[in-house]
Amino acid sequence: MTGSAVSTDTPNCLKLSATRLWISADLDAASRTALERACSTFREVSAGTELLGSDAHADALHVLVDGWAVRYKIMEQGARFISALLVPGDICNLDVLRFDRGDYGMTMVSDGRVAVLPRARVNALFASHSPVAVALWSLGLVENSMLMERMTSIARRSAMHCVAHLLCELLVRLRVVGKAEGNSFEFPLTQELVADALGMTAVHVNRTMRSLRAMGLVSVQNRRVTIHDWAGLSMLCGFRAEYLRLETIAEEYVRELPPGTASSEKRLLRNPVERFSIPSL
Amino acid sequence: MTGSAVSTDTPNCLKLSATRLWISADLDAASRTALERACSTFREVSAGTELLGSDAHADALHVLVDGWAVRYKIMEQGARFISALLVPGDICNLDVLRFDRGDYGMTMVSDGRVAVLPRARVNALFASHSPVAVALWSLGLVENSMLMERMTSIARRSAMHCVAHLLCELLVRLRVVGKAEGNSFEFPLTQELVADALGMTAVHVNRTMRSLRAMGLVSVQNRRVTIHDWAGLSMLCGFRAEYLRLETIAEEYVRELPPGTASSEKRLLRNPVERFSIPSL
DNA sequence: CGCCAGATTGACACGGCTCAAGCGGTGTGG
DNA sequence: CCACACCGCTTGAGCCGTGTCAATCTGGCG
Repeated sequence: MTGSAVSTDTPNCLKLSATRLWISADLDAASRTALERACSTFREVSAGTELLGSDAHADALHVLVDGWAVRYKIMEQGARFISALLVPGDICNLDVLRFDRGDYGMTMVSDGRVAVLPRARVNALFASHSPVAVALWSLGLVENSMLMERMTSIARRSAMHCVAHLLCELLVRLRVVGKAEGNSFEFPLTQELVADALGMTAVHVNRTMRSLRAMGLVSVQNRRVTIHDWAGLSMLCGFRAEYLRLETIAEEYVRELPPGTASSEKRLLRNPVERFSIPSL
Repeated sequence: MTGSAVSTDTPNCLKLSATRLWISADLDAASRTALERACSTFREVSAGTELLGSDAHADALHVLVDGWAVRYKIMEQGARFISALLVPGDICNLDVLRFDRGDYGMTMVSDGRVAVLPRARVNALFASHSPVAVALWSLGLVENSMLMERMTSIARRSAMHCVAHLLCELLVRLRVVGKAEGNSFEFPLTQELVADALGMTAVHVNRTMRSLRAMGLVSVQNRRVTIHDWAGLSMLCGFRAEYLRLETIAEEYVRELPPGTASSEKRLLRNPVERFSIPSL
């Protein structure tokens, strides 16, 4: 298939318990239910589908339910850089809530499904269930933290450490949303995409992966990554999960994480109390 | 001087009209006044002052009023990376509103002054003047956009284009807050700091600056950068100001920007209407 | 005057890029 | 069912941008 289809039937609303949206920790039961109900319009999207054209007007929040997507920029000389890797449970374009267009494009990397929430619908949700707004605000800050970490990685880590770090991050993120089986997960990215996400070339990603393989740390087969030695891999690249702000995730979803990635004593600030208004459209 | 002093006297509150906080466009007159009043506690900080220790508990929002600061991470092997350059008018640690600690440190690069707003005070402000909360939310998204752009720069631009791009960005940002005189501005960063912000080495920053100088594009004297050929410099590195989201800045402050940096037709979504609660502490 | 941090420059090494060829799986049309 | 095309993976050879190391220079300051 090449296009996309709109469906509102089975399931007729997003089950957070199934996709385990990252925002969980901020949400009381009522808000969670309301959010699930709001996510009732889905688009089945095939690999390669452009979710959002570069610089295009946007007016709906997209939540990735299934499949992987990338957020990218194309530079003058044609070079591409992938500024975000999106996996199930991620919100694709948080900035749509405040700005009417972004300066990036978004494409599906694999077949998948997105929930589409028109801005008006999100605003209504904010009005009736304020914790949802707070949660989305928090999510923006989490994204911020993740961007800083990847930038640090690109700027200061060697290619091998950089790739290793990415794999560590993905394992943790995918485990949270239940998309990993043990230390292994489906991995639809081509080496070229990895290169564009880490500021490298596909050729060098290839050589780097070979080294990691040779060291017995990871293996890749059939679009599936397996981390054979989590301790070794995370030690190698100095992976520390703090920046993922796992404290934003409701405890019931933070199970079976790789060792050393507990959210420790960091606190999420919550318990909404005061009221303030938010912008509509 | 080596420490810092608390002063609440002249001026006894922050004049937005003087520092031109980026958040202006979101704020009505009443909110703006309230925000100014809330910024009544200042710290005079000297160059080198640690505003926030790495991984330290934080509970106050800091607004940089005068001077430059950097947000940094130190990696295992001792390498440093500067994840943000902060100039007057910037908010230093937006994430303090949602998390109780960050994974970065913050240091003053020059002597300066910061306004300190305890979390409780910010929350009270949110309660009484909701547009302030919306403005801070927007600011977080702007920061996001800036991070993506710099990451793109580090990942895909050559050293020279990268440095050029940084200088372009700084000119625009400093003009907005009235800290540039024409195409020239004070520049307290050492070449080592620039290197740490762009993922390079100090030596190479030096060589790169020499090239830019040799091309007649910029010059540096007495800790002051002058851009002699804005068109040439911005063309060279493909600088486009969209990512700075200048539409978040009240129009009265967006004057005298370098050519080509108008905020064009992009809209900021505003007019707060609905209400939702926000977290305290 | 001596000291020191930062800027500058040179010589050299190396990680990662470029170019190019070959390989394997998979989908497709004859 | 085969032949072919295509895409992504793999590997090699050589180059170049950037890092490393180290020395010198400069201006500010006690």
